[in-house]
Amino acid sequence: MTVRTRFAPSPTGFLHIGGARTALFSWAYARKHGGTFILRIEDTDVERSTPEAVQAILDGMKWLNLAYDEGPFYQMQRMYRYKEAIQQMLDKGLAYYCYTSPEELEAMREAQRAAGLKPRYDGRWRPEPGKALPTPPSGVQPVVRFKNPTSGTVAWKDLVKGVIEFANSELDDLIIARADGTPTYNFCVVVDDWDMGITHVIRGDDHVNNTPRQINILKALGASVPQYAHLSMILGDDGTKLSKRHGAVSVMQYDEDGYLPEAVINYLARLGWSHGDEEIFSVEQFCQWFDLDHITPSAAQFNTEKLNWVNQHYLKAAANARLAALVRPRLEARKVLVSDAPALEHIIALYKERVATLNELADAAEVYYMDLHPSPELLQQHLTPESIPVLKELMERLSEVEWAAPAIAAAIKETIAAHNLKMPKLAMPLRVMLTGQTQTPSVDAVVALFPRTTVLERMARHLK
RNA sequence: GUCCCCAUCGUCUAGAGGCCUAGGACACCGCCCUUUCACGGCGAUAACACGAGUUCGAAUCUCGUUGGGGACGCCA
Repeated sequence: MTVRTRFAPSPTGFLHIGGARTALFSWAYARKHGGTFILRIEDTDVERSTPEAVQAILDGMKWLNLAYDEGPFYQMQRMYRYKEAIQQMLDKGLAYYCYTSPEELEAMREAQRAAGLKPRYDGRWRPEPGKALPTPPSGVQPVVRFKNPTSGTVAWKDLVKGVIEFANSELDDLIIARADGTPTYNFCVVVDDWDMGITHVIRGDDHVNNTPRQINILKALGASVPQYAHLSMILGDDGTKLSKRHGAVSVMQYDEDGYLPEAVINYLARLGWSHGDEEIFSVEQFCQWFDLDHITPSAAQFNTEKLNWVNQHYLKAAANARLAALVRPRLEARKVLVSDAPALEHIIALYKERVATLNELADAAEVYYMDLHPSPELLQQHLTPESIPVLKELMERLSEVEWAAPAIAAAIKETIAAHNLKMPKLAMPLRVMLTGQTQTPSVDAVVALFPRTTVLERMARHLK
């Protein structure tokens, strides 16, 4: 049997980190088994679904390089199919009309809650042999409810959590079609998973409670039941639940924050899944290793520190030209004019091992192109009466030395030797004058990065 | 409240009854490297929630307790 997995987001917001991981695992499972990965947009909530959100999800998946083999399928375009299936269920007595109003339902739940019971529909419109049903009120459009089995249990072997069992007595008759005739989530999912031949449903933990209902409908429909794998949720950096108000951000925010997609993928892969002690691996390697057996059933806390470390790793491994192409727009967004002297690629080559994100790389590169004004405090601290004459002498040497790091290093060493000074006495003021910073790569490399004229110009400014 | 799920270092995790004196990674701390800061190298601190049981033997199996989470919509 060919593996067919799906990612089925509802387009009510951006693709967040939890959704991205669900998509990643579904995708990887299909890749691993030479199967098919399907994207399905669950847009039946007309109120909250937006085309912008669809686009945001597509963008997020594209950025992460999670390509789908089939789809995107839109549930709104499959209405005819759901309605047909609902009619069939009605015809076969697997579902029935219910005329209870939303207000009555609310009152019912309220009373049940007050009595310490689980809120649920009481089955008043459920037809049973020998049972007298109330007379349908006139002018009320009924909803359609699924006739859930009243006894026995529903169980499945969850591929992540093991056997999960629910008593049918815990389940009420859920609404599968609203009063306006549109089908509801649990029904659409079932019909789609069936029609699309989904073999493995890999989805978030929050759907565990829907699973027994879906299995019951699947069975009523005579469909085969797929395998289920429920992924635990991802908690925020502070250990609390991610929500719109707290910490839930679009995966595209990680792009904006300067993370590489392969770093996010690698990090996400390790969040709740493991392959022995492996920490850093390519997406190809991940697809070969991926399995459902090594997914942790417990929730995982997101850790930005570790993401930073992973990102730094991929930054170091990335080609300078690629990084330059990613950093350039970031500088342009800051209104920094990127010139050829120094070349952005050369700056990146020097700095990429020292930063965790592309934005930090932009921070580092920025000072090479800006009109620099080092802080007076730093200048005062490092441009001492002792160092100024020596720096002036260095300027002279620099004006004629061969413009390459080794020769520049030699010139600096000769200068300090001639005055019997320690390296930092010269290196620190140089750093400040050239970059406005005290923490830079080795000073000869920094000097060599600039054109000679810029170095002399930036030094002259403070050595009048 | 009811049902369902979860529980190993601060964090992500390894662990399928003896390989565990519990391993790796991030973070933290220390040392080395060094021209500052990083990178890199080396090292240290640090965990099986608790209580019973099964067993010759339990981090691993069972039950309970506690704690955390999820669900209980004409949302998905």
